[in-house]
Amino acid sequence: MPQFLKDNKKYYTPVEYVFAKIGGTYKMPILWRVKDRAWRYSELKKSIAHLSDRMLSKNLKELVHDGFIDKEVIPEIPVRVEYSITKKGQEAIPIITMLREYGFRLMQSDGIDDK
Amino acid sequence: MPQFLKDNKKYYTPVEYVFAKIGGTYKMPILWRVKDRAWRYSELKKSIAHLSDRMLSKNLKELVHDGFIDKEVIPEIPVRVEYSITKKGQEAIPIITMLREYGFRLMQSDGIDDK
DNA sequence: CGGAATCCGGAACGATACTG
DNA sequence: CAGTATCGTTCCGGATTCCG
Repeated sequence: MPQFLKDNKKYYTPVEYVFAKIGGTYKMPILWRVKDRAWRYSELKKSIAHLSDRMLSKNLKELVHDGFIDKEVIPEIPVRVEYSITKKGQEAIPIITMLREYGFRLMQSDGIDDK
Repeated sequence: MPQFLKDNKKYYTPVEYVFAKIGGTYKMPILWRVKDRAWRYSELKKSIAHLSDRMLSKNLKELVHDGFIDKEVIPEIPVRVEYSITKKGQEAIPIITMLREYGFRLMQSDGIDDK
């Protein structure tokens, strides 16, 4: 007995819904980068460690589909594609900010090795 | 080149560290329940949908190991085992609260079907 | 009652090669 | 430059069984 239904998928908690939309390894790093200005595909690729074309493409597509970022194709030669944050995406930034701050505190209290 | 090392695992962002510690499908639901009082194993089992013994056992052990909850074995017959939140665990509650609130807002703006 | 151990399938993910 | 297609691999998590 699912608590919530959306696009034929079931979610049992609101937190699960958040993770489905902006969770995973790469979505928050992507949102974090495009929050201030538009980024090109290749910029994101270079900037995020261990991010494959497959995963970048997949995550960008989902973020666009879910309304967190916009995709703009600029018809130059070669073509330039830029990704920028939407209003909906902006609303996720305070969440990511808090998670980052909490993460830093947690790592400090766990005596993390900076490297 | 990892940015952070802890117990021979590498983390690239603080958010990733948070997810490693209290992410996954069940850890936040568990923390959310024990935040106000101690819960028994069987209570948690009944309360959380689709939670198997394997996953509950595994997640409880990790949460105890990472210091978010305490385990108390009360030597009755049959033995009673209770899990309660620690100070470190309490510090995660505002994060979960925020994620829940954001989740509800997100679901509303996405026109979720309550069910 | 409160777990631990084992087995296993499917989805997620990564590497590589290729394309408009 | 910005992806897509294909193929392997990993790994999460479910089912089952057993134990103090």
